[in-house]
Amino acid sequence: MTEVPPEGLTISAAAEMSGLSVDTLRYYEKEGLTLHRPGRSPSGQRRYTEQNVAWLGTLVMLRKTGMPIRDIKRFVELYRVEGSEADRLAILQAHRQHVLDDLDEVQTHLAAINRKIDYYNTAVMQGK
Amino acid sequence: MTEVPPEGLTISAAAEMSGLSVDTLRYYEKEGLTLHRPGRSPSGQRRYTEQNVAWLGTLVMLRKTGMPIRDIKRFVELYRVEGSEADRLAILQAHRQHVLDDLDEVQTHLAAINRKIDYYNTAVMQGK
DNA sequence: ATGAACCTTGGAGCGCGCTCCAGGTCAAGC
DNA sequence: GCTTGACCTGGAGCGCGCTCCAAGGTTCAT
Repeated sequence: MTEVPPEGLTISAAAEMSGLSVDTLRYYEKEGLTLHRPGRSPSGQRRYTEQNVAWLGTLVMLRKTGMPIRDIKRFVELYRVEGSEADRLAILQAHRQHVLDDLDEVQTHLAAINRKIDYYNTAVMQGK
Repeated sequence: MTEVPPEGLTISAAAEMSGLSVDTLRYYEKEGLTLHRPGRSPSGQRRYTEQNVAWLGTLVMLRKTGMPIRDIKRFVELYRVEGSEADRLAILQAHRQHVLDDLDEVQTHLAAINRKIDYYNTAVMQGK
């Protein structure tokens, strides 16, 4: 599906695939959010493997659902601790609940938006 | 339902009712997000009417669904323009679409979170 | 009448998540 | 050989949305 050559992708290619910016990729790495740091070409440029890019997808998933950088960092660090699977699972489950609560709140407010739109449509716009 | 005495609520009471902080209330007012500025007591303290508090609810609705302060300001300003109902409606409808797109994206990522949780549950945690 | 609680203003400060910049290296193409 | 362009690093800067602070006024309970 995704085609990552064996020598790896440049940072700009990885950025494009992940939907993040080049600067954000370097920033995430600096913050310790990478599961494995990408390798380097002989001249020192980053080379992203399929695995590297896959993890970027995880980062996008967590960020887009509102997990702060700080919390993602803690999550990643658990991957370096042996036998921490239960802890990682707990974090994911807690985050899942967080997302569900968030969705619920937004949907409630969305209903209010819909009511306001209806109000404009029926009570205000009939004279048009 | 809500009980606002005729002389109005203090800022701390309005804060509690709206779920916003006292500082945020003053900040919103400074930024021009209020539909009507709250009145003042003889000594200069803000007094929030039922109408004032109701508008705070609208502000919360828009903020919690991700509308930036800047956009809310534009929306409020339309209330001061006569015959701008169609424009206000358009803004609400555009925002509604924005919220729907957002919800969609979050739900997609939520599905990925669920898959990751399932992975931990089935493939990793069975030994415990 | 003393002190606590609450309010006022203007403005500074802050946490977050990037985003941008300067100055430099390197590889490829003309 | 030279230019172009993508990459590197460390660090500064920024937009957002509050949040807090200082200095002062008022109100109220004991």
